[in-house]
Amino acid sequence: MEDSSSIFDKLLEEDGIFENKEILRPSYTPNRLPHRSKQVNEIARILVPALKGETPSNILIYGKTGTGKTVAVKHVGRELEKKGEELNVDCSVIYLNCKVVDTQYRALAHIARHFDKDVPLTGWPTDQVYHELKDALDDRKKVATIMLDEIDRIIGKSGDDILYNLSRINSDLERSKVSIIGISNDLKFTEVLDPRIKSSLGEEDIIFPPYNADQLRDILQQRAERAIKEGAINSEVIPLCAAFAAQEHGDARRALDLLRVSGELAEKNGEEIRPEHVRKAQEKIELDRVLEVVRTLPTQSKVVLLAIVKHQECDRNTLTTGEVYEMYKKLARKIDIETLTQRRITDLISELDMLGIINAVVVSKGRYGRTKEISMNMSIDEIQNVLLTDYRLQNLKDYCPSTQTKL
DNA sequence: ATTCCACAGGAAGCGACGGCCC
DNA sequence: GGGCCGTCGCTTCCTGTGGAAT
Repeated sequence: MEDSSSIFDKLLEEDGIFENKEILRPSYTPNRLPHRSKQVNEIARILVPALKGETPSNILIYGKTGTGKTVAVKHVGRELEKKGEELNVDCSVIYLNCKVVDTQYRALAHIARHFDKDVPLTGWPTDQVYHELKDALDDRKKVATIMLDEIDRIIGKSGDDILYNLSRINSDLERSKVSIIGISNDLKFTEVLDPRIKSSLGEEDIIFPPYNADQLRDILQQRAERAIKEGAINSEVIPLCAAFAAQEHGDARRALDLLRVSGELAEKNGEEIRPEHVRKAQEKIELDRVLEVVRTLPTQSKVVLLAIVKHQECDRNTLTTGEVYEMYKKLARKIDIETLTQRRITDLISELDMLGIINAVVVSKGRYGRTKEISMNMSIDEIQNVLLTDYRLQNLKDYCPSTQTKL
């Protein structure tokens, strides 16, 4: 066993630049939330009745990704539970993410389990879970605050029922009270909501605006102080991360990712974090995002993309829809899948463009027609590698367009 | 000024599929 | 289990168009 411990010892001893990398993860909840005191106080004001054993109003929270909604809500929840203990009032806070817990059954079961009820993952009728939950809530006086994050992910999917059931649970309870906090990325999602649910859920609205570059800088500064060792970071790095993220709709998550990835890159080279690491991190994050999208593309789109890649490989001028289509047809025939029409391929190319994988611009070449000019600025090799991991495209691995001439 | 290329992209409709309701 | 409906991926048919070539 000494062998295995020694290899880790060596790695542990290496002088990294992080004091505590966890602090830079988006899931970390800091104790102080810069530039969100207004929203935090607002939430706290609404939840105060819980500490007196009364029912707080339900809240709907809106804001784009990375505007601090989740973190603010969790922070207030933690404080509420703490204060409740002090005052000897039972304030339970349950957080659940509707993207993960995405059906009524799972949501109710999740909440019931929070109160130590034994609910199986599947099998019971939803009714029974509901009653189990009701009993759990009512066994002694308490105020429960249920936080439904990414609530827009379940509405439309029978998720309306969860909201409906949760909002009416108060009338079934004798001792306890429930309040709901809904968190949404989508500002328009209430439009499709049942008006009854809408009015009961949206008793109070809170909006989280995007951060600007200065605010992002403060956030990064605060976290960096504890996450990164002193002197391991160049003074230009944080403003640069903030500026990049501010361009991207003020997403704090993006800003933190940038800083963390910059740090990882710098650490690997045994250097302090400098602006060039940030630029590299920006590229890396973008590349990772694109590769992930490519991996999960439908087969036809993959073939279209591969057609573009193969073309670009030997002749890296921009190409036209017609050229892509010809190449696509060859590839599709080779691996024996359905060959779609050019009209459809036009749409698939537009989709790839919108996903930011390729660039497609309509241009007129006068006499020689009007077409899309298609080009790629991403790493062709890496994209090709990902495409070829799809077993359906394996046979195209060594396919070379230049050796192909007939028809 | 006109022509005409090589497509873009809208409209309509079709078949397959999944969910829902009786 | 069967009928109904909405959605998705796709085809067919179509009209529209910027600008080099004539």
